[in-house]
Amino acid sequence: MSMAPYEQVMDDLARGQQFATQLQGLLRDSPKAGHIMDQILHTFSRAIHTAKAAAAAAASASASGSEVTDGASSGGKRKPAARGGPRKACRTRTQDSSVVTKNMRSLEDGQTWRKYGQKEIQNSKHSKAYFRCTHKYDQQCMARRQAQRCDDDPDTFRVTYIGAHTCRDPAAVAAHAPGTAAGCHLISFAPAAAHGTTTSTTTTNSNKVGEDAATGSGLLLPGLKLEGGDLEEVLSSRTPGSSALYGGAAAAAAWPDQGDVTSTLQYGGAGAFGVLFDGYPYLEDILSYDLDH
DNA sequence: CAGATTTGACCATG
DNA sequence: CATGGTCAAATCTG
Repeated sequence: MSMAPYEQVMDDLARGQQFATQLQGLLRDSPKAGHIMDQILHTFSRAIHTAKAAAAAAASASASGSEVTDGASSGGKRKPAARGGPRKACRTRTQDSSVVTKNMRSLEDGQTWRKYGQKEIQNSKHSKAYFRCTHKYDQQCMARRQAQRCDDDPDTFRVTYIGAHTCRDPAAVAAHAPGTAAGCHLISFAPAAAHGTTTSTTTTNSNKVGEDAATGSGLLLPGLKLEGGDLEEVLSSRTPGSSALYGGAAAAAAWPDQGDVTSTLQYGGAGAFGVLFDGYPYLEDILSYDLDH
């Protein structure tokens, strides 16, 4: 767990970028400041991109033609997987492909998700649920999502979206798809770091050790559909160069106990994030970034 | 009865 | 070896 120089640099860059983003949120009133922030963010993005490119080049140089590759498949897995029976090797741990982390009050979004697992997580009071797109086999949609209730704010979920939806689900589109063109406007300060990939920013979630017996009992009530994306935020992703953006609507399904939060879909304040997400006027800012270490 | 969820086991990774 | 992510059989629900 010591970080390699490269990781260290990337981490610092990502962090700086995040701080800048936060600052941008605070300075939204001043157009001038906003513009400067835009430049700063752009610079960060470029630096990150450059660093990645350099690292990739170095890698392929030393390692005679390796891969690294796009988010599609490869990983580093390779194992006979010779276990008594029919078990397809487990997919490698999520590596590249866009990763977006949001904190939201409810899990919602036209997309249809199918839960495929749940796990107790070490320093967290609540377990994490794993979802994949219902159309994984239907349409080869590899989008996945992980949801976990925040330790200190049980009403909030930390949702991580992995990969973009490639499916064309009617129900999903119904949501509030940003009318504007396709999705290349997710983030504006991202240089073309590779076909419309999201910017990289790393969300470091430090799990504060909570106490409280908590008891994750009764997780996930089936069939409960919540609505209204409340606070979505933070995004991060690491993708060398592939995987599309997050098409926008992404989650669906419901979850845990208290199933009442029925909210009314509301397009709240258009905020500072207008700068970052052209198509998401309803995105409220508030970057929750745990500064822990 | 089909599709979704639950749950324990399996497996990759650090 | 501990931890987290995924698989898949069993079970549930409409």
